Amino acid sequence: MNPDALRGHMDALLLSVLEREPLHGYAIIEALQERSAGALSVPTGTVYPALRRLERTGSLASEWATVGGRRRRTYRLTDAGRRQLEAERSAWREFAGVIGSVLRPDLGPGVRPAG
Amino acid sequence: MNPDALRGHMDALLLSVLEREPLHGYAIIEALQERSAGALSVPTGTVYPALRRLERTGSLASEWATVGGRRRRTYRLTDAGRRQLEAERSAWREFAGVIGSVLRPDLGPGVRPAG
DNA sequence: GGCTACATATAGAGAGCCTACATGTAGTCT
DNA sequence: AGACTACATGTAGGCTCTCTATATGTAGCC
Repeated sequence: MNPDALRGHMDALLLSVLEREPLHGYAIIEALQERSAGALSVPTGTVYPALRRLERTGSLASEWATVGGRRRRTYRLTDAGRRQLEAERSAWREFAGVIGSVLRPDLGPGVRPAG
Repeated sequence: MNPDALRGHMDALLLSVLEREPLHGYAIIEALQERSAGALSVPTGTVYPALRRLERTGSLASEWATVGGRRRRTYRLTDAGRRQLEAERSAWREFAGVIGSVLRPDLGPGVRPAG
């Protein structure tokens, strides 16, 4: 997976895995792997700064917890975060539609869609 | 359309519009607009450097022409470019599948796909 | 002379993702 | 004890691509 392709879609991914339940950074990385059937291995250097960015802009909120002697920072969606997630979803649908329509193999001048 | 989202997909778009016939930069920009029903307005400062990059890496070749007193640099796909286009298409399909599967609305623990 | 469309090009800014590194706990194996 | 792995967070710096802004020039219309 070309890293550049993820650009601008990271926020959507993070918000999406936090939709059902709050998670901490490490668990978010695992959740992304699971949901993508192993295709997404997002490094910590990407995820942690992105989570802080989303908290700073008000889409996420976090609390510290200690579990089994280890410190975790657990993130949850705010109301603004839920609204942003919906916006990201519709932006993705539009984006995928546009790219898909441009990328669709060019069948040549004699061929057109059935209709 | 968030500019960051285009990151890493520009090459695919350019190669794709050049698949059927060679075009010069200005015409490529118009073709992108047409194929995307007006959604893609890619600025010249993006397209021209990207075309040169693709030529430098061997996916495109170009020739100068003068039409109506104006100079054009016309780009065409090389064999390597056609191979790259196929690779970009399958990369896009994979990418869209992965993002889509992560973004799919989380319906909660009690809901699962029919089957 | 001024405006728009056509046509190419570059410099510099901006932003985000990645690599690499730093730090620390808990548990297992030898 | 020592080494290693899994768990867990964080930052600094680099890289690359896209965008904005600007420059240059022809052709045609008013």
